[in-house]
Amino acid sequence: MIAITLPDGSVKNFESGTTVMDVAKSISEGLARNVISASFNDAVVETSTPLTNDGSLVLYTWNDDAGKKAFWHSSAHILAQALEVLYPGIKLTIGPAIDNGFYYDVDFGDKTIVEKDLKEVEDKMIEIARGKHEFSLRQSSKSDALDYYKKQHNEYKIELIENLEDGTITFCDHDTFTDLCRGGHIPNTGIVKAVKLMSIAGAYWRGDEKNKQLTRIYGVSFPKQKDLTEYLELLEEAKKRDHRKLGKELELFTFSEKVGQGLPLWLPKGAALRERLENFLKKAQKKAGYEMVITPHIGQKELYVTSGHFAKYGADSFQPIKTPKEGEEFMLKPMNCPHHCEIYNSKPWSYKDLPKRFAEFGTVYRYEQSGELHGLTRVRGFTQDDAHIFCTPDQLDQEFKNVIDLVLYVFGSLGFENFYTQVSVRDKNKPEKYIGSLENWDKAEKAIINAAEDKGLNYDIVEGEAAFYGPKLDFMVKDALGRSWQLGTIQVDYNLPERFELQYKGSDNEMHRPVMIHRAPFGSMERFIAILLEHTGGNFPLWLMPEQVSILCLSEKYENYAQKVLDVLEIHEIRALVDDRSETIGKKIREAEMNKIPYMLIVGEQEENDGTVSVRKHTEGDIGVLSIEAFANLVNKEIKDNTLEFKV
RNA sequence: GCCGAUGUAGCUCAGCUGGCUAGAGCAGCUGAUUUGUAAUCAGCAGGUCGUGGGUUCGAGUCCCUCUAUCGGCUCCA
Repeated sequence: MIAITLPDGSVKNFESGTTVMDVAKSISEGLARNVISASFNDAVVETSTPLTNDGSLVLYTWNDDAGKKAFWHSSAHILAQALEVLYPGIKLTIGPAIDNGFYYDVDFGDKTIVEKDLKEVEDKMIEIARGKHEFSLRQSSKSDALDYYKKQHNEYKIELIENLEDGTITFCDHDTFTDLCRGGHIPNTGIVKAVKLMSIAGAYWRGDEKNKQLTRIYGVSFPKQKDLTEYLELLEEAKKRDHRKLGKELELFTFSEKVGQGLPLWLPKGAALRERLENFLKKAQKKAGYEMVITPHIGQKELYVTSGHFAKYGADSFQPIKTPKEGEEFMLKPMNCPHHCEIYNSKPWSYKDLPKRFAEFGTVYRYEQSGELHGLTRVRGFTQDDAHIFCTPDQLDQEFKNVIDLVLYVFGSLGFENFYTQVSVRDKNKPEKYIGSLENWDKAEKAIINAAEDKGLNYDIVEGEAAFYGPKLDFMVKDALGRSWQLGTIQVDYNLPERFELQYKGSDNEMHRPVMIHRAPFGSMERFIAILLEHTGGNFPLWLMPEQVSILCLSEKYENYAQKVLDVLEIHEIRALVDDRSETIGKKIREAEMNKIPYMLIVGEQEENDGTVSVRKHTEGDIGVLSIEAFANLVNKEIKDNTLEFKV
């Protein structure tokens, strides 16, 4: 007999060799019907796995992430089988579950598969699924496994097997199909009722650009047709929040083929929005002891040779600008730090002067690969809300924590709650990617982790994500489609101070190197506004709205009164405009609603006589009649109530 | 940069297997209407169908180049 502990803490005894599914059945018929995956002693097992020793068992259904993962991973097996049937001779590589579905990477050899072919593959998958074939895991020796794939000339699987320990190698069989696999499947193919293959993409073998590019097929599957329909509707909804669509509709920004790829043009409303965001941050920064500086958009090539950026990125940057003078070369600035280092170097400093905090909304230019450009989130010209803090090693900890507070204040003020933080450290296996001494890297990474820990941030440490000169603390936010973007960033840097020979005189009357913190709470104005658009769907906080109020005249007879209302609102610093077109009130309301104007004021005979306005709130409708003053107070109270105070 | 897809009026989209002067709605302009909480009516104007080449008696439609955009991969100072 073996003792199985269930998640509720209860312990049940079973015959040794009882399968996971048998345990489920002993609990309830309903559970047995719905269980699709399980873990035993924290390791993923099949529902058909016989249990032979004591341990704790967790059963998963479609409603668990682990259940979905097994479901989608199993769907990848079905996809692979369908592809093998339809395209004999292809080489399979890997097919994992991802957050929203699954993919399979395949080497199609000389064949190319295009989107039109996917329907046929989907149909084949459904046909296979309907066969209700059981998934079963089978042990294999390393040599048998290698032989199997050598016969198929599948160099990818051979490479995978070569990296596995003999004795740990398993295959998963279902129907006529078999695949190298460590396990985690649903009981049978029949549970998969709905399949949608989403797209085809190229993906490099093992994620390395130098390797062969495979064909990746993305798909998603569900236990009910209805779930698929809902999922596709959800995607449609998400598209409505796409910042590129909203940016166009709300007239915030645009692009021009003539100006160039990845170079956004800010329209008046977008520029005004951006200015308000900048002023918001400037105010907080002033409180936090920052000083604004201004530096040019170009710098001599030598500046970037000194910083190390030229060696690292020079070949992939906008190329140096030549001048009439022989041998003179300038570069568009790809970052502000070298300029700020030279500001620091403009005079000698004492330890009593530090920390110095130089801030600048600095526009930089990076020649991003054409395939990387993406609306406002990845562009070639953008403005960082940059600052560099030069401090003594003793001050580093406190300064870093202060910056975390500032970033949290910025995120809080704009309603970003669903962000996560990432400590981006170096990949220790690729030292060639980084500059600076190991000692300094260790110090910097420790400083960041300590600060994150002290501030109680929920962080992940991600290797290989550091900048080449130092580790970072990144504040990550997801867009409408669930893709993660780095917004705020804080970086510790011991390297640029070396390279620019920054120094200060210590209390010991000796010269010392300051430490540098790079930081940008928004990250870039472009990306921040993009993500803010996707989060709010264009319904920004009231204080940020380009137009807060639209005054709608019932007819032209009330234009004078509308103008008077406008004047009063202006005195209260409320941004409003008058819609005095010869249109029906219904149409004016409709357009104001579509333009996401937070408040609409309807003015007609009654309002003019009483000195009031009839207030309609965006998406909520009529909220009644108020005096002009009362309405102005309402707006300003709403703004005040939703404004956080920045405490230093 | 690589893989796949898309590009028709300011915007959203029709235009079947190549065939008369390329269509619609909204926006715009002109006029009428003077309106009470999500579209008043009528008329007018607007496109060398992303670019360049090719196939064809004939190309928005088929083929190639380039360009931009979209979904991924890689990259992201």
